Amino acid sequence: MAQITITLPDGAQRMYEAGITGGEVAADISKSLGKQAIACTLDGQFRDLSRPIENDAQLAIHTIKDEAEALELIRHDSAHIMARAVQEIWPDVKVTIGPVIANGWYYDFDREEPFTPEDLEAIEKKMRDIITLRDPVRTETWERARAIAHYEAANEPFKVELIDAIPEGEDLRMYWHGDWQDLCRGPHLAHTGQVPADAFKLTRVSGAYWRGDSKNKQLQRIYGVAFRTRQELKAHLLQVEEAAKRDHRRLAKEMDLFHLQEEAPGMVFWHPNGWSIYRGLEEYMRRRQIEDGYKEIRTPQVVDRKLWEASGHWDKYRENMFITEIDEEHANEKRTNALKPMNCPCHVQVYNQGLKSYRDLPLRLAEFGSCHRYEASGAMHGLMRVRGFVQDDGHIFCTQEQIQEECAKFIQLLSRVYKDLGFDEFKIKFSTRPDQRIGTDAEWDVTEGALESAIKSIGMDYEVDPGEGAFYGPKLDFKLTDAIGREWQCGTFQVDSQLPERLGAEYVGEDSDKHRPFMLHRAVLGSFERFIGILIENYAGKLPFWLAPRQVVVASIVSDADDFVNATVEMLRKQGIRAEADTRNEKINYKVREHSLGKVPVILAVGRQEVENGTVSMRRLGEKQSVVLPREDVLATLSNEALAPDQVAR
RNA sequence: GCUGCCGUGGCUCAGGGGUAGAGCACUCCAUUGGUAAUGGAGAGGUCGUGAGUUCAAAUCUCACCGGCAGCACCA
Repeated sequence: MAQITITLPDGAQRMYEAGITGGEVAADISKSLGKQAIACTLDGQFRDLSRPIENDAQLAIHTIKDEAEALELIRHDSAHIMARAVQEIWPDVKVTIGPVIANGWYYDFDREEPFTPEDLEAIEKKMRDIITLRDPVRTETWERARAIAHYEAANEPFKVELIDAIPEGEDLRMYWHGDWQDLCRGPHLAHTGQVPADAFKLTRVSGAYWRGDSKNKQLQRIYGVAFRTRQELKAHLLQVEEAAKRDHRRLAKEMDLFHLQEEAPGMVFWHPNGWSIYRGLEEYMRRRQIEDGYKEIRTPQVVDRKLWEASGHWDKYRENMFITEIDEEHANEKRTNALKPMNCPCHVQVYNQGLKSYRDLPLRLAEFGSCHRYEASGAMHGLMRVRGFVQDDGHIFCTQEQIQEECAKFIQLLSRVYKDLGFDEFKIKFSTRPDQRIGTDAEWDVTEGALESAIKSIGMDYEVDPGEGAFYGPKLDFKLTDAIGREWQCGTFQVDSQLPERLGAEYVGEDSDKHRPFMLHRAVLGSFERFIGILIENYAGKLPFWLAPRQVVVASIVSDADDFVNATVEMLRKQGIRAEADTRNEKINYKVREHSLGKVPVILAVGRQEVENGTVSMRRLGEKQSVVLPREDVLATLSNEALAPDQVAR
């Protein structure tokens, strides 16, 4: 037998006979390491402990203390153990795939009857039984033909399909624990007992299409979460609960912001409080854009199909459009209209009025345009995905040479806005020419080059997403990160030469010939509805003072203070602060609790002492302490705080 | 759109073939209380819509509408 040298991470070298396994090396190093070892990394490759080592190599043994590796394996093995549990309980259920995902895993099954919550409990129990067995995991490499024959005999059609999709020449690896077998890339734990029996939980079951394609059969997907310890699992479940508390749909009820009802699915009924946030945001955006040279316009919502045919929407986007027909009794001719799903064709109409000169470019048209899209019923989600929404839309008509500067200007605007709204971090995705595209390669070189050098000139990192651009041009997408680490794609910047062409936009150049302008589609927030949803969840309802719908409640402690309270509210309102009086016959505890739950940033309590001294007792949301201050001082402080970020003197 | 679950007073939810329940909110009365729920009384629902089964349907069946989770979609 040949001798090989194994080098450990600390540099120590050990000699073994070729063919020794990682597990054996671990056991040789120490008895306890042998027990604790879960997998190894051999020359940079993450592997099973049970696989033999044939040559000199660098070897690192992993235990449950190596968080990343341990979680990966625990979740992966949990998926397999769950699949085995399911097949032990229901032998005729077909298995498919079961990858590791954030916090856990899922596994897709083909079974006629749906899994019930009781089934999930039974599966969890069976999984614990399998863990208790401490079955060793073993693995073999199989010939393709043998694997196919095996799965055909076992009547597992999905596995056969998976093997067919694996490129020729790649090893097929089989894994077993107990009698249960699965095709898998691996690696896996040393035995099933290494999955902590008290740190996983099956969370839900749902439908999922085979290979993610809605034309395929729908399978049943069971999701689970798994960690190294029970504490970690509990912490995770707690965090999920905390995230649920931020749910904007729930907060909207508590704060009385808006509602949705079935007569208008996906269309928002804004209440005074919610509309106040909306207006605050819109007015802020308006000021920011005017500052940046945009001209605001307003275009129709109901537009004849002719325009949509010309723009290409009738062909490519019709199934997402609300179509209307005018009642013939009231119209001389029958016309088919559509509610606009986008503003761009209308903006070209505005551009096209009157002859444009190169001196007019860049022309920046902005519209808080109300759009309607017929979203699939299952796609709607509170404010995040609606059928009627308003975009902070804008289209910049410009020459090729101006693209770069406009892009840089836009990114500056966007980062300023995100920062003002509390999002310091965002990512840029640069999507390049797709296979299905129009325009020449030379044109794409120009637009892609302009976009890329614009980002570079700003010095920001970005990720290239090859082939993901729009059919008419490359684009940038902007993803912000919220307070709990979630990413939301909001802003977009797209270069388009197609629509100006189709809708006949032109300008007279220096050479006095007519030219086609480029059109840049851009949005910072995306839609007001969605962005407000994001804001609410980001701040957990505790919006910054300038956006808070009810900024101040002045509450009386005794009814003798009511006049003073009302006078104070009047003064606040005169300064443009959204203030309300609470002179109800309730105790101050009750009022403080109610307005705290309602996320009012400032409560001013007034009792006898305050009336006598001309002071108010100010309590800020989230603070336990209150401070007694002269009323004038509070008025001055608050009116300063009420300024939007762009109005604050620097 | 697909799969599963859900739809009971303003809100959160219990109940379940035979006069509809709770807590909170609301109204009234008492209470003037110092920073996260004062006490008492009262009012409020044809149980998502439609059809079917039944002597009898909020309850069972079917269809539809809407919501929730996930999938698909989101140029």
